[in-house]
Amino acid sequence: MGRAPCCEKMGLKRGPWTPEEDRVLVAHIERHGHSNWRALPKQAGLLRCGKSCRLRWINYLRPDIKRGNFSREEEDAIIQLHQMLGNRWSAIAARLPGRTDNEIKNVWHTHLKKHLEPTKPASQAPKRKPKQQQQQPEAMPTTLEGPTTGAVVPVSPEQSLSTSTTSTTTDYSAAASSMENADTFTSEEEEDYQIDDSFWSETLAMTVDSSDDSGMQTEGSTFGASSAAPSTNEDDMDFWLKLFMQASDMQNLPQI
DNA sequence: AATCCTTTCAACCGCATACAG
DNA sequence: TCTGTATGCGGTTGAAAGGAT
Repeated sequence: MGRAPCCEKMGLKRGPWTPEEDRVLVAHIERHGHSNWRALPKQAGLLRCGKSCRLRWINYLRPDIKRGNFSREEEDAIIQLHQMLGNRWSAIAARLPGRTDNEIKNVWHTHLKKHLEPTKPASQAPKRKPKQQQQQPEAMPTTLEGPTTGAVVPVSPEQSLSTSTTSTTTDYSAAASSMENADTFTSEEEEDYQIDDSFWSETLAMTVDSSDDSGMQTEGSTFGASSAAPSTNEDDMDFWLKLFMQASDMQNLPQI
């Protein structure tokens, strides 16, 4: 399989985008769309490779990008979805309107993963306070203000009251314990999260009963074919998400 | 006040996959 | 079917910001 030659480095700019470059890119895409990323920078007069333009648009300039801190609901959704999908950031991002895979990946690695790691001494807690608000790029055109939709995963009303990352000193470790190390959580944690191995085995048994050695792989996309199972990857995810939701209802989980 | 250290996040890199000819 | 190209994706990096000493 031939690999695309990486963007010619000669004369192409790298590094942070300037407000002017952002303006040019946005204006070009608004006028002509982005059917051909490779040709776009040349057409727009940008000294960037198509890949860089695409990334900049997708991760930062798209009109429907939701900026700012992740809400508690979104973080919960990421945690739950990560349990289902693994490091398939784009699949997770598809469930979180306005959020990008890159952003979710960053949040996971810098914020959520820490909470999900086995309980550590308090001295190892992050020392630094989260930023109050993400800075808006000064060049962000007003037309880029997009809809701010909430996380797709429903939560209880009281949970929806907290909306900033700063308020997320919550039960992540408990969630992790219950989901990954079900035998290690405390009774208090147990009350909050009760997803354990039995939960998954029961849940999966509902629909994957006919799968055998065809294998159920951990990343969700290649579960054994059952009669109820979807055929495409996208269907797969919808299917498992719905299943997950239903299972959560059955378990009366506090989240999702 | 200066320096060091940690955290964050935008951007890059390289591989995988889809697709066209 | 094969080959080349474009795009998508996940892992990684490095500069900037800000807290700690």
